[in-house]
Amino acid sequence: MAEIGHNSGQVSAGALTQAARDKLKHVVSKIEKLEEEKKETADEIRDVYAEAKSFGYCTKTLRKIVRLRKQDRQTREEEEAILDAYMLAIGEIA
Amino acid sequence: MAEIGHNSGQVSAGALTQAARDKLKHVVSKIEKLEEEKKETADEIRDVYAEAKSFGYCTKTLRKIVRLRKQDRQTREEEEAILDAYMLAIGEIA
Amino acid sequence: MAEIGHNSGQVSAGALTQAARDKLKHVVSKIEKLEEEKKETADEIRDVYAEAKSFGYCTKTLRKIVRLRKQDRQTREEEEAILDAYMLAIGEIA
Amino acid sequence: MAEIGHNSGQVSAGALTQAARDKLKHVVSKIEKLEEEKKETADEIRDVYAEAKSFGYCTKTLRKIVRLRKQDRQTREEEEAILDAYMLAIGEIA
DNA sequence: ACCTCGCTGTCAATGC
DNA sequence: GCATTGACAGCGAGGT
Repeated sequence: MAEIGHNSGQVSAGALTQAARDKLKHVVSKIEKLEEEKKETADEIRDVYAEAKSFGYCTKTLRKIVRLRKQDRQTREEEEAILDAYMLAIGEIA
Repeated sequence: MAEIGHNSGQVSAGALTQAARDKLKHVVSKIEKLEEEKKETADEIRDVYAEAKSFGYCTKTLRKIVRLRKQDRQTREEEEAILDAYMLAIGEIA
Repeated sequence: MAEIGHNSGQVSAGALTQAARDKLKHVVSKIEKLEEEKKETADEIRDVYAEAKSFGYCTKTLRKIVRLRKQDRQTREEEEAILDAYMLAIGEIA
Repeated sequence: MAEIGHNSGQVSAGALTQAARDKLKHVVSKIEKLEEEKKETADEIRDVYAEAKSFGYCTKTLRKIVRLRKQDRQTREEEEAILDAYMLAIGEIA
Protein backbone atom coordinates (compact mmCIF):
# COMPACT_ATOMS: atom_id res chain seq x y z
CA MET A 1 0.00 0.00 0.00
CA ALA A 2 2.94 2.29 0.53
CA GLU A 3 4.88 1.44 -2.59
CA ILE A 4 5.52 4.04 -5.18
CA GLY A 5 6.46 1.84 -8.04
CA HIS A 6 7.34 -1.77 -8.60
CA ASN A 7 10.89 -0.74 -9.14
CA SER A 8 11.16 0.13 -5.47
CA GLY A 9 13.69 -2.64 -5.16
CA GLN A 10 16.19 -0.50 -7.03
CA VAL A 11 16.46 1.89 -4.18
CA SER A 12 17.27 1.89 -0.55
CA ALA A 13 14.15 1.95 1.58
CA GLY A 14 11.92 4.98 1.05
CA ALA A 15 13.91 6.67 -1.71
CA LEU A 16 14.10 6.64 -5.49
CA THR A 17 17.07 7.00 -7.72
CA GLN A 18 17.52 10.43 -9.24
CA ALA A 19 16.62 9.03 -12.63
CA ALA A 20 13.38 7.60 -11.32
CA ARG A 21 12.55 10.89 -9.65
CA ASP A 22 13.08 12.79 -12.87
CA LYS A 23 11.03 10.34 -14.83
CA LEU A 24 8.23 10.54 -12.33
CA LYS A 25 8.30 14.31 -12.38
CA HIS A 26 8.14 14.23 -16.13
CA VAL A 27 5.19 11.88 -16.22
CA VAL A 28 3.23 13.84 -13.66
CA SER A 29 3.76 17.17 -15.31
CA LYS A 30 2.84 15.77 -18.70
CA ILE A 31 -0.41 14.49 -17.29
CA GLU A 32 -1.08 17.79 -15.63
CA LYS A 33 -0.46 19.63 -18.87
CA LEU A 34 -2.89 17.39 -20.72
CA GLU A 35 -5.51 17.74 -18.02
CA GLU A 36 -5.16 21.49 -18.33
CA GLU A 37 -5.79 21.21 -22.07
CA LYS A 38 -8.78 19.05 -21.47
CA LYS A 39 -10.22 21.54 -19.05
CA GLU A 40 -9.77 24.33 -21.55
CA THR A 41 -11.69 22.43 -24.17
CA ALA A 42 -14.44 21.69 -21.65
CA ASP A 43 -14.64 25.39 -20.92
CA GLU A 44 -14.94 26.20 -24.59
CA ILE A 45 -17.84 23.79 -24.85
CA ARG A 46 -19.48 25.47 -21.92
CA ASP A 47 -19.05 28.80 -23.64
CA VAL A 48 -20.67 27.58 -26.82
CA TYR A 49 -23.72 26.46 -24.87
CA ALA A 50 -23.82 29.78 -23.04
CA GLU A 51 -23.60 31.72 -26.27
CA ALA A 52 -26.32 29.59 -27.85
CA LYS A 53 -28.49 30.25 -24.83
CA SER A 54 -28.03 33.98 -25.27
CA PHE A 55 -29.39 33.52 -28.79
CA GLY A 56 -32.53 31.96 -27.41
CA TYR A 57 -31.78 28.26 -27.59
CA CYS A 58 -32.71 25.91 -24.82
CA THR A 59 -29.42 24.43 -23.67
CA LYS A 60 -31.06 21.45 -22.08
CA THR A 61 -32.46 20.41 -25.41
CA LEU A 62 -29.22 21.14 -27.19
CA ARG A 63 -27.44 18.83 -24.80
CA LYS A 64 -30.06 16.21 -25.41
CA ILE A 65 -29.55 16.42 -29.15
CA VAL A 66 -25.82 16.05 -28.85
CA ARG A 67 -26.24 13.12 -26.53
CA LEU A 68 -28.75 11.34 -28.75
CA ARG A 69 -26.66 11.83 -31.84
CA LYS A 70 -23.74 10.31 -29.99
CA GLN A 71 -25.84 7.38 -28.85
CA ASP A 72 -27.07 6.86 -32.35
CA ARG A 73 -23.56 6.82 -33.72
CA GLN A 74 -22.52 4.25 -31.14
CA THR A 75 -25.57 2.13 -31.58
CA ARG A 76 -25.09 2.03 -35.31
CA GLU A 77 -21.54 0.90 -34.88
CA GLU A 78 -22.64 -2.11 -32.90
CA GLU A 79 -23.05 -5.51 -34.33
CA GLU A 80 -26.72 -5.15 -34.99
CA ALA A 81 -27.09 -8.43 -36.74
CA ILE A 82 -26.32 -10.36 -33.60
CA LEU A 83 -28.68 -8.33 -31.54
CA ASP A 84 -31.43 -8.63 -34.06
CA ALA A 85 -31.25 -12.35 -33.69
CA TYR A 86 -31.60 -12.12 -29.94
CA MET A 87 -34.29 -9.51 -30.16
CA LEU A 88 -36.22 -11.71 -32.49
CA ALA A 89 -35.80 -14.57 -30.11
CA ILE A 90 -37.27 -12.56 -27.30
CA GLY A 91 -40.22 -11.49 -29.38
CA GLU A 92 -39.09 -7.90 -29.55
CA ILE A 93 -41.57 -6.67 -26.97
CA ALA A 94 -42.28 -9.52 -24.60
CA MET B 1 -41.91 21.85 -21.95
CA ALA B 2 -43.26 21.92 -25.45
CA GLU B 3 -41.26 24.82 -26.75
CA ILE B 4 -38.45 24.29 -29.13
CA GLY B 5 -36.51 27.36 -28.40
CA HIS B 6 -37.36 30.72 -27.02
CA ASN B 7 -37.50 31.94 -30.52
CA SER B 8 -40.34 29.56 -31.29
CA GLY B 9 -42.55 32.52 -31.91
CA GLN B 10 -40.58 33.24 -35.07
CA VAL B 11 -41.82 30.15 -36.80
CA SER B 12 -45.06 28.52 -37.72
CA ALA B 13 -45.65 25.40 -35.68
CA GLY B 14 -43.08 22.68 -36.13
CA ALA B 15 -40.64 24.49 -38.37
CA LEU B 16 -37.69 26.83 -38.05
CA THR B 17 -36.53 29.56 -40.35
CA GLN B 18 -33.67 28.62 -42.61
CA ALA B 19 -31.41 30.95 -40.70
CA ALA B 20 -32.28 29.30 -37.42
CA ARG B 21 -31.67 25.87 -38.92
CA ASP B 22 -28.25 26.89 -40.15
CA LYS B 23 -27.34 28.43 -36.85
CA LEU B 24 -28.46 25.35 -34.98
CA LYS B 25 -26.48 23.10 -37.28
CA HIS B 26 -23.46 25.25 -36.73
CA VAL B 27 -23.77 25.18 -32.95
CA VAL B 28 -24.23 21.44 -32.80
CA SER B 29 -21.33 20.65 -35.05
CA LYS B 30 -19.07 23.03 -33.17
CA ILE B 31 -19.89 21.29 -29.92
CA GLU B 32 -19.32 17.92 -31.49
CA LYS B 33 -15.96 19.03 -32.80
CA LEU B 34 -14.90 20.26 -29.36
CA GLU B 35 -16.08 17.09 -27.71
CA GLU B 36 -14.00 15.16 -30.17
CA GLU B 37 -10.97 17.22 -29.20
CA LYS B 38 -11.65 16.64 -25.56
CA LYS B 39 -11.86 12.93 -26.12
CA GLU B 40 -8.56 12.94 -27.92
CA THR B 41 -6.87 14.64 -25.02
CA ALA B 42 -8.43 12.18 -22.62
CA ASP B 43 -7.03 9.38 -24.73
CA GLU B 44 -3.59 10.92 -24.63
CA ILE B 45 -3.77 11.02 -20.86
CA ARG B 46 -4.77 7.40 -20.82
CA ASP B 47 -1.77 6.62 -22.99
CA VAL B 48 0.61 8.40 -20.67
CA TYR B 49 -0.64 6.34 -17.76
CA ALA B 50 -0.35 3.18 -19.80
CA GLU B 51 3.19 4.00 -20.82
CA ALA B 52 4.12 4.80 -17.24
CA LYS B 53 2.67 1.49 -16.20
CA SER B 54 4.81 -0.32 -18.72
CA PHE B 55 7.80 1.32 -17.03
CA GLY B 56 6.80 -0.20 -13.75
CA TYR B 57 4.83 2.61 -12.15
CA CYS B 58 1.67 1.90 -10.24
CA THR B 59 -1.03 3.89 -12.05
CA LYS B 60 -3.28 3.92 -9.08
CA THR B 61 -0.63 5.74 -7.09
CA LEU B 62 0.13 8.07 -9.96
CA ARG B 63 -3.50 9.04 -10.11
CA LYS B 64 -3.47 9.67 -6.41
CA ILE B 65 -0.47 11.96 -6.73
CA VAL B 66 -2.09 13.96 -9.50
CA ARG B 67 -5.29 14.21 -7.52
CA LEU B 68 -3.57 15.38 -4.36
CA ARG B 69 -1.51 17.98 -6.19
CA LYS B 70 -4.69 19.31 -7.74
CA GLN B 71 -6.34 19.54 -4.33
CA ASP B 72 -3.33 21.35 -2.96
CA ARG B 73 -3.40 23.85 -5.77
CA GLN B 74 -7.07 24.54 -5.15
CA THR B 75 -6.58 24.88 -1.44
CA ARG B 76 -3.73 27.28 -1.97
CA GLU B 77 -5.74 29.38 -4.38
CA GLU B 78 -8.60 29.53 -1.92
CA GLU B 79 -6.33 30.61 0.86
CA GLU B 80 -4.74 33.26 -1.27
CA ALA B 81 -8.13 34.56 -2.27
CA ILE B 82 -9.14 34.83 1.36
CA LEU B 83 -5.90 36.52 2.19
CA ASP B 84 -6.36 39.00 -0.62
CA ALA B 85 -9.84 39.74 0.61
CA TYR B 86 -8.53 40.44 4.08
CA MET B 87 -5.78 42.63 2.72
CA LEU B 88 -8.28 44.60 0.74
CA ALA B 89 -10.55 44.89 3.74
CA ILE B 90 -7.75 46.28 5.80
CA GLY B 91 -6.90 48.79 3.16
CA GLU B 92 -3.61 47.22 2.36
CA ILE B 93 -3.11 47.56 -1.35
CA ALA B 94 -0.32 45.03 -1.65
CA MET C 1 -14.89 21.66 7.08
CA ALA C 2 -15.05 19.97 10.44
CA GLU C 3 -18.74 20.25 11.08
CA ILE C 4 -20.85 17.19 11.50
CA GLY C 5 -24.20 18.72 10.90
CA HIS C 6 -25.66 22.16 10.60
CA ASN C 7 -27.18 21.67 13.99
CA SER C 8 -23.73 21.83 15.51
CA GLY C 9 -24.81 24.95 17.28
CA GLN C 10 -26.94 22.82 19.57
CA VAL C 11 -23.95 21.31 21.22
CA SER C 12 -20.89 22.37 23.07
CA ALA C 13 -17.80 22.20 20.94
CA GLY C 14 -17.00 18.78 19.55
CA ALA C 15 -19.93 16.85 20.98
CA LEU C 16 -23.50 15.96 20.07
CA THR C 17 -26.49 15.59 22.28
CA GLN C 18 -27.40 12.03 23.11
CA ALA C 19 -30.50 12.34 20.98
CA ALA C 20 -28.48 13.48 18.00
CA ARG C 21 -26.07 10.62 18.47
CA ASP C 22 -28.87 8.11 18.52
CA LYS C 23 -30.48 9.61 15.48
CA LEU C 24 -27.19 9.57 13.63
CA LYS C 25 -26.58 5.96 14.55
CA HIS C 26 -30.03 5.08 13.34
CA VAL C 27 -29.58 6.81 10.03
CA VAL C 28 -26.21 5.25 9.39
CA SER C 29 -27.31 1.74 10.22
CA LYS C 30 -30.40 2.11 8.06
CA ILE C 31 -28.28 3.13 5.13
CA GLU C 32 -25.90 0.27 5.75
CA LYS C 33 -28.78 -2.18 5.84
CA LEU C 34 -30.11 -0.90 2.53
CA GLU C 35 -26.69 -1.02 0.95
CA GLU C 36 -26.42 -4.61 2.09
CA GLU C 37 -29.73 -5.37 0.39
CA LYS C 38 -28.58 -3.70 -2.75
CA LYS C 39 -25.41 -5.72 -2.78
CA GLU C 40 -27.38 -8.92 -2.39
CA THR C 41 -29.51 -8.08 -5.39
CA ALA C 42 -26.39 -7.26 -7.39
CA ASP C 43 -25.01 -10.65 -6.45
CA GLU C 44 -28.18 -12.37 -7.59
CA ILE C 45 -27.87 -10.64 -10.94
CA ARG C 46 -24.32 -11.84 -11.20
CA ASP C 47 -25.48 -15.36 -10.48
CA VAL C 48 -28.10 -15.25 -13.19
CA TYR C 49 -25.47 -14.24 -15.73
CA ALA C 50 -23.15 -16.96 -14.50
CA GLU C 51 -25.86 -19.57 -14.75
CA ALA C 52 -26.80 -18.42 -18.24
CA LYS C 53 -23.15 -18.66 -19.21
CA SER C 54 -23.02 -22.24 -18.01
CA PHE C 55 -25.90 -22.93 -20.39
CA GLY C 56 -23.87 -21.67 -23.27
CA TYR C 57 -24.98 -18.06 -23.54
CA CYS C 58 -22.52 -15.28 -24.18
CA THR C 59 -22.81 -12.99 -21.18
CA LYS C 60 -21.33 -10.06 -22.98
CA THR C 61 -24.13 -10.16 -25.49
CA LEU C 62 -26.73 -10.70 -22.80
CA ARG C 63 -25.53 -7.59 -21.04
CA LYS C 64 -25.68 -5.71 -24.28
CA ILE C 65 -29.25 -6.76 -24.83
CA VAL C 66 -30.29 -5.65 -21.38
CA ARG C 67 -28.52 -2.37 -21.84
CA LEU C 68 -30.06 -1.67 -25.22
CA ARG C 69 -33.55 -2.52 -24.04
CA LYS C 70 -33.07 -0.11 -21.18
CA GLN C 71 -31.83 2.61 -23.51
CA ASP C 72 -34.75 2.02 -25.81
CA ARG C 73 -37.18 2.38 -22.95
CA GLN C 74 -35.58 5.63 -21.88
CA THR C 75 -35.33 7.00 -25.36
CA ARG C 76 -38.95 6.26 -26.01
CA GLU C 77 -39.94 8.11 -22.88
CA GLU C 78 -38.30 11.26 -24.16
CA GLU C 79 -40.14 13.98 -25.86
CA GLU C 80 -39.44 12.79 -29.34
CA ALA C 81 -41.52 15.40 -31.03
CA ILE C 82 -39.23 18.17 -29.91
CA LEU C 83 -36.17 16.31 -30.97
CA ASP C 84 -37.63 15.45 -34.31
CA ALA C 85 -38.01 19.12 -35.01
CA TYR C 86 -34.39 19.77 -34.16
CA MET C 87 -33.21 16.75 -36.07
CA LEU C 88 -35.09 17.91 -39.07
CA ALA C 89 -33.54 21.31 -38.70
CA ILE C 90 -30.09 19.84 -38.70
CA GLY C 91 -30.80 17.76 -41.75
CA GLU C 92 -30.71 14.50 -39.87
CA ILE C 93 -27.26 13.56 -41.09
CA ALA C 94 -25.37 16.75 -41.71
CA MET D 1 -17.37 -12.08 -32.84
CA ALA D 2 -20.10 -13.28 -35.11
CA GLU D 3 -21.40 -16.06 -32.94
CA ILE D 4 -24.70 -15.75 -31.24
CA GLY D 5 -24.10 -18.15 -28.45
CA HIS D 6 -21.91 -21.12 -27.97
CA ASN D 7 -24.86 -23.24 -28.81
CA SER D 8 -25.04 -21.67 -32.23
CA GLY D 9 -24.34 -25.03 -33.72
CA GLN D 10 -27.79 -26.15 -32.64
CA VAL D 11 -29.52 -23.87 -35.04
CA SER D 12 -29.55 -23.06 -38.69
CA ALA D 13 -28.09 -19.64 -39.38
CA GLY D 14 -29.97 -16.78 -37.75
CA ALA D 15 -32.50 -18.73 -35.73
CA LEU D 16 -32.81 -20.37 -32.33
CA THR D 17 -34.87 -23.33 -31.25
CA GLN D 18 -38.08 -22.47 -29.49
CA ALA D 19 -36.67 -23.81 -26.25
CA ALA D 20 -33.63 -21.56 -26.53
CA ARG D 21 -35.85 -18.58 -27.24
CA ASP D 22 -37.97 -19.23 -24.19
CA LYS D 23 -34.95 -19.71 -22.02
CA LEU D 24 -33.41 -16.50 -23.27
CA LYS D 25 -36.60 -14.59 -22.67
CA HIS D 26 -36.73 -15.96 -19.17
CA VAL D 27 -33.16 -15.01 -18.40
CA VAL D 28 -33.52 -11.49 -19.70
CA SER D 29 -36.73 -10.79 -17.85
CA LYS D 30 -35.31 -12.19 -14.63
CA ILE D 31 -32.34 -9.87 -14.88
CA GLU D 32 -34.57 -6.94 -15.62
CA LYS D 33 -36.70 -7.73 -12.60
CA LEU D 34 -33.65 -7.87 -10.35
CA GLU D 35 -32.29 -4.64 -11.74
CA GLU D 36 -35.61 -3.04 -10.98
CA GLU D 37 -35.33 -4.25 -7.38
CA LYS D 38 -31.85 -2.92 -7.13
CA LYS D 39 -32.95 0.45 -8.39
CA GLU D 40 -35.72 0.58 -5.82
CA THR D 41 -33.26 -0.05 -3.03
CA ALA D 42 -30.98 2.64 -4.38
CA ASP D 43 -33.91 5.03 -4.35
CA GLU D 44 -34.67 4.17 -0.76
CA ILE D 45 -31.09 4.99 0.16
CA ARG D 46 -31.40 8.28 -1.59
CA ASP D 47 -34.54 9.00 0.38
CA VAL D 48 -32.84 8.27 3.68
CA TYR D 49 -30.10 10.75 2.86
CA ALA D 50 -32.67 13.31 1.80
CA GLU D 51 -34.63 12.86 5.01
CA ALA D 52 -31.47 13.14 7.08
CA LYS D 53 -30.63 16.32 5.25
CA SER D 54 -34.02 17.79 6.10
CA PHE D 55 -33.12 17.13 9.76
CA GLY D 56 -30.04 19.21 9.38
CA TYR D 57 -27.39 16.62 8.65
CA CYS D 58 -24.73 17.24 6.07
CA THR D 59 -25.18 14.44 3.53
CA LYS D 60 -21.68 14.76 2.26
CA THR D 61 -20.36 13.96 5.71
CA LEU D 62 -22.85 11.14 6.18
CA ARG D 63 -21.63 9.57 2.98
CA LYS D 64 -18.09 9.92 4.18
CA ILE D 65 -18.93 8.16 7.44
CA VAL D 66 -20.59 5.28 5.63
CA ARG D 67 -17.68 4.98 3.27
CA LEU D 68 -15.09 4.97 6.03
CA ARG D 69 -16.98 2.37 8.05
CA LYS D 70 -17.11 0.17 4.98
CA GLN D 71 -13.39 0.53 4.45
CA ASP D 72 -12.76 -0.35 8.06
CA ARG D 73 -14.89 -3.46 7.79
CA GLN D 74 -12.99 -4.56 4.72
CA THR D 75 -9.63 -3.88 6.28
CA ARG D 76 -10.60 -5.81 9.35
CA GLU D 77 -11.80 -8.76 7.29
CA GLU D 78 -8.58 -8.76 5.34
CA GLU D 79 -6.51 -8.68 8.48
CA GLU D 80 -8.49 -11.50 9.98
CA ALA D 81 -8.06 -13.55 6.85
CA ILE D 82 -4.32 -13.04 6.96
CA LEU D 83 -4.29 -13.89 10.63
CA ASP D 84 -6.25 -17.05 10.00
CA ALA D 85 -3.85 -18.01 7.26
CA TYR D 86 -0.92 -17.57 9.59
CA MET D 87 -2.66 -19.52 12.27
CA LEU D 88 -3.30 -22.33 9.89
CA ALA D 89 0.26 -22.22 8.67
CA ILE D 90 1.54 -22.56 12.17
CA GLY D 91 -0.68 -25.49 12.80
CA GLU D 92 -2.75 -23.71 15.35
CA ILE D 93 -6.28 -24.97 14.94
CA ALA D 94 -7.89 -22.27 17.05
C1' DA E 1 -30.71 28.60 -1.67
C1' DC E 2 -32.09 23.97 -3.13
C1' DC E 3 -32.45 20.45 -6.06
C1' DT E 4 -31.71 17.98 -10.24
C1' DC E 5 -28.94 16.40 -13.80
C1' DG E 6 -24.76 15.46 -16.21
C1' DC E 7 -19.91 14.56 -16.09
C1' DT E 8 -15.74 12.64 -14.40
C1' DG E 9 -13.02 9.71 -12.20
C1' DT E 10 -12.56 5.35 -9.50
C1' DC E 11 -13.23 0.59 -8.72
C1' DA E 12 -14.48 -4.06 -9.80
C1' DA E 13 -15.65 -7.73 -13.00
C1' DT E 14 -14.80 -10.27 -17.33
C1' DG E 15 -12.40 -11.91 -21.22
C1' DC E 16 -7.89 -12.82 -23.59
C1' DG F 1 -1.90 -11.66 -15.23
C1' DC F 2 -3.04 -7.74 -18.07
C1' DA F 3 -6.20 -5.06 -20.59
C1' DT F 4 -10.70 -3.81 -21.68
C1' DT F 5 -15.11 -2.59 -20.39
C1' DG F 6 -19.00 -1.58 -17.46
C1' DA F 7 -20.99 -0.03 -12.94
C1' DC F 8 -21.02 3.29 -9.11
C1' DA F 9 -20.27 7.16 -6.34
C1' DG F 10 -18.87 11.90 -5.73
C1' DC F 11 -18.63 16.44 -7.50
C1' DG F 12 -20.03 20.51 -9.79
C1' DA F 13 -22.81 23.29 -12.76
C1' DG F 14 -27.23 25.01 -14.18
C1' DG F 15 -32.00 25.69 -13.60
C1' DT F 16 -35.98 26.86 -10.79
